[in-house]
Amino acid sequence: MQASAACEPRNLTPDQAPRTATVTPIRAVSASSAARHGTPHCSTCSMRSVCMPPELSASELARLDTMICTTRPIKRGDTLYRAGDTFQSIYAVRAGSFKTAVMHRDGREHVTGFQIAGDTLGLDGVCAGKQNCDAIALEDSVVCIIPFAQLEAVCREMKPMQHHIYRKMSSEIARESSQMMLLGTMSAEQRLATFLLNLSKRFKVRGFSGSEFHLRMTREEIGCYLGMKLETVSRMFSKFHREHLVHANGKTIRIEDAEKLARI
Amino acid sequence: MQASAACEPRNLTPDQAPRTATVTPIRAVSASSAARHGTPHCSTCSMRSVCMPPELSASELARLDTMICTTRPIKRGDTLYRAGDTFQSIYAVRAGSFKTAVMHRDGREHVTGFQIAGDTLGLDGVCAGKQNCDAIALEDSVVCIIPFAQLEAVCREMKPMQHHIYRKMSSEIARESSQMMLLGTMSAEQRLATFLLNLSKRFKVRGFSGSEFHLRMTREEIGCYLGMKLETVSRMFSKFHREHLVHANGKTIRIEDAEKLARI
DNA sequence: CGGTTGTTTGAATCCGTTCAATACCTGTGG
DNA sequence: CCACAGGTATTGAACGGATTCAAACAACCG
Repeated sequence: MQASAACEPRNLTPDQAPRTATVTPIRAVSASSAARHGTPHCSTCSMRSVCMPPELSASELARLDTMICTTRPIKRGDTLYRAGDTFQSIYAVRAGSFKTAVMHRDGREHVTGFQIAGDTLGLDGVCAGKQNCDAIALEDSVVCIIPFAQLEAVCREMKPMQHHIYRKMSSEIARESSQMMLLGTMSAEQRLATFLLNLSKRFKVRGFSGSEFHLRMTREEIGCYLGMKLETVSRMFSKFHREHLVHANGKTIRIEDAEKLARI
Repeated sequence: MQASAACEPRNLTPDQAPRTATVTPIRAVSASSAARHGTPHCSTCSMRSVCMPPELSASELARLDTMICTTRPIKRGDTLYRAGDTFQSIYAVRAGSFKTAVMHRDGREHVTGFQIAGDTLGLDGVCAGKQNCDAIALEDSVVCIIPFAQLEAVCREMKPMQHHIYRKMSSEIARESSQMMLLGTMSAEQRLATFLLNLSKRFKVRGFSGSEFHLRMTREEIGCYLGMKLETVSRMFSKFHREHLVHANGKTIRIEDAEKLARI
């Protein structure tokens, strides 16, 4: 699996070297057979409340439906895009989940975020005109493709949409600030607790259970995200288990005492 | 000095408790005596190339001059805004420098960034409608006040300006991603090296010397930013000194061997 | 079913922190 | 102008949390 050995220096074995080989080319998307996957409609999407501003009129929603005309399925372990790819579109996760990761020159990887249904991907690519990180599917997933130039045009006309994009980007900045604080000031125990509570909250907002859920990522990926080794992640899970805070059976998580977890 | 004891649990002594007391209220800015400070003009500003998109016509610049009609001086140690303040404007640093810091509920502070002339402050406040962090002047400074609602209106009309703001926000997201990687994967030595090289680059872009400059922040603030203790920062400076990589005399820094520093 | 990948746990090690002592600036007031 | 104070910086020694190395186990998949 190409996404393995996260956080460790990657040996670019011959079959991995030609990066584009295993990646569906994003520029061919509108015409490719993989691209059209049903006909997506913002107006009827279950993630609309998470993904779009609430103040849109029916006619404005119809306008969006014409812009977001393609979705794209991504298989588990495949990349949606890679750092360095030409930036053209942002993506909304319609189903499934992703991780985004930046790579250090020494080959070590750092996971910058996990995205689940309703989240946005690729906003960090606007500045340089090319993608800033790798986006990799944690399970079989589907994204909506939103061509950024078209989105900009829409935003010049639809004030709520304009504001919504500013808010999305701003909240990504704020989220990363919190994550920087986590990485800069918290103990391993606090980091994992914060991570689990954050996931819980996001699942809840999306209508899933906040107390019991399934992790799509490995211990290693969690560690990469939280700035610690996979063994430490595992130890902390065991610790939470002993203290009856979290029941973790492999990737199935049940939060037993959210209050105590938050007070760590 | 109110900005002291960064990163340590702050004792909210009585004179600090009424937060607004020492802060110039931002809502009174347009009318206050402190606000008008000469008449700022983007068209003649030395930071324009850093601060504004390059493609603007003369008439478009004139338009901006009417929007950014106030500047505000901030004394060293004073706050430009605090977390929780109502968000109305973003700010461009015209002269001087700032730090932004988020606070954990246990009172520990984490520095999320240092901003020098040409940098933007406050973009993370859009999402919640209130400021997400504290912004504190590291020296006597001046900012341009940019009312965000007006900026949004301008962006709906001026395509280059619209794209510029998206780029600014996007690059802040990308910057924070790098910082997360730094905090998550690098040793103390690598962190400080990266920090110094980054500062050097930014000074250079702005026309200052990239090899010799003056730090405006304390060792403690650097430590808070890089996720380490001030003693460790000091030790790393000493180490670099011994290895003839950086000559640090208090806050005066001379980078002796940028290549080796980058290879750490 | 075997092989691969992912997880758990233990023991030894190490990097950065903590605690402490000292020295160095920088601005203020006598 | 100098002395003094408070914040800032440096350095050493002991400590501790997280990593590293290692081994065994569980889960998954072709």
